[in-house]
Amino acid sequence: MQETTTTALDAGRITTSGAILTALRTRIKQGGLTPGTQLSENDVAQEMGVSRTPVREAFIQLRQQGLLRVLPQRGSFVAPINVTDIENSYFLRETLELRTVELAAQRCTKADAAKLEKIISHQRDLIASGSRDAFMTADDAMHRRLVEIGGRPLVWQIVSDVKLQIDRVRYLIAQDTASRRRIVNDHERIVSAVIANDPPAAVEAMRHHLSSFFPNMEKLAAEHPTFLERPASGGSGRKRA
Amino acid sequence: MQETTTTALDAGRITTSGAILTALRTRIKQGGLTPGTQLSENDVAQEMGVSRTPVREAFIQLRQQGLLRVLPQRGSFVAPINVTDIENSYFLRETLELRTVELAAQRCTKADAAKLEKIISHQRDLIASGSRDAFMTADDAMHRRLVEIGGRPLVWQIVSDVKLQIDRVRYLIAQDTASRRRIVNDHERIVSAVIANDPPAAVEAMRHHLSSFFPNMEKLAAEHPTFLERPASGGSGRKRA
DNA sequence: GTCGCCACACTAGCATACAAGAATTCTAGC
DNA sequence: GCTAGAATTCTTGTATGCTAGTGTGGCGAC
Repeated sequence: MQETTTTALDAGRITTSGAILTALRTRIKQGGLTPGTQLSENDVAQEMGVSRTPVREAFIQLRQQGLLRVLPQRGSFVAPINVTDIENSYFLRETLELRTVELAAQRCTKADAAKLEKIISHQRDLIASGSRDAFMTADDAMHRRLVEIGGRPLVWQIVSDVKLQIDRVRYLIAQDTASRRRIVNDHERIVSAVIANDPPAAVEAMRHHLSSFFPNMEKLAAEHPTFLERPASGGSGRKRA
Repeated sequence: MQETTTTALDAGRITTSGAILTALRTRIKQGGLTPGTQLSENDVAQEMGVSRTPVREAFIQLRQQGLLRVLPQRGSFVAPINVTDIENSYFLRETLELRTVELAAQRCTKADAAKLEKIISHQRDLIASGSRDAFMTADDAMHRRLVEIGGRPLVWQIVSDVKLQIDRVRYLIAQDTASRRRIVNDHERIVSAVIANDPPAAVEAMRHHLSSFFPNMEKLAAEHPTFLERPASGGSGRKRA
């Protein structure tokens, strides 16, 4: 996955805290660190061979991104997957991507079409052989390119942030070849509509594609019920705290 | 303005760094700290009577919110108002609010209608007498309520984040009574459509209302050209770094 | 007068030390 | 054996010192 967000913030300079942030965020996103896991500033600092300071600074940013819950004088824990947050993220992503794919279908040129078909082709190659990470990276590349063709490259940054929680779900559930094939088929349908400059069809294809996420939530609830946090469980009900 | 985001992140506990973050963010948003102003960790720490540590932690979060640019070994500066970022923020806000107001128009009940009219009434009172901050808070309350009626209360959090840069523009330009009256008129039109359960009219009224932001950018360019950062000025072209 | 170099003052990044609070564990008393 | 309480050991929050890098001002050579 592209982790350009952090490096961009660091203005080209590689800092210890930035490296730790990227490492931890990747591990949380990809499920290496499961929801509820305690992360002590001291422990991480020792593991990484650095002092608490950069670790702490990474924790602050993880907290702000909704991936970590820091309870003062008690501990820091990998945030559970909040069902309400997921619904929220889904709504945001759907709203933004439906509009950008509509724009993409209006603006798509022949050169854009070639790029899209290249990504599709690459993704088809990965159905059977690719690693989970490779396949998801290609998936992201597809969506990102569509947003760019829609003329809103910076919107992808927001979609990425919002997608964080959604991606956690995607990484935690088992992914078989059939579901990969379904994803690529969805993409093909979207791309066809975009290339044909048919906005309504593109929007509908994207809507259908995105909605296929919900079965994932059910799978997750079945496979790892403890990773979920259901509404009305936390007192505050606030997002990412 | 509601600054609940931070307090929610702090899980109910008031920390020095959280207080500094809120204070600085408010000052930047409201224009007390103008774009380009240098903010030294040492200076702020001395002013606030604390050590560098909590100041530094606040800086990290301000950087992540796109309000501060931290250049290692050089200094930290209040972020300029990037024109590309503004366009991006506007697109996001418009996309999200148009959809939520459409939902609001479908779901609005009599009780909701009463709340909306109360806010409108309050805002009308503030046209002549209210302070800038009071008026803008009422403005926000209006939009926030519409998002809530749309059934997506958490979306307001994202809109708030995105709105940060937009709000900076609004605070920096002069605001006369006429423009306030125009805003309230816009709100009345939106609310009428929402109460009448007329989604298309609500969407159109909201679109018109939001688009009235653009003259503000021209005003800002005329009044404070140095606060702006135009595209192709920064080498990286990355957002908030 | 102008150009180049060097010292200095400043920056933020990181390491370390201390403080305050929460949870656990062990112990003393019953 | 059980319970209450105190000591201990965790946790994160804050303060301070040090390091490396950057920009600038002044000084000297030309």
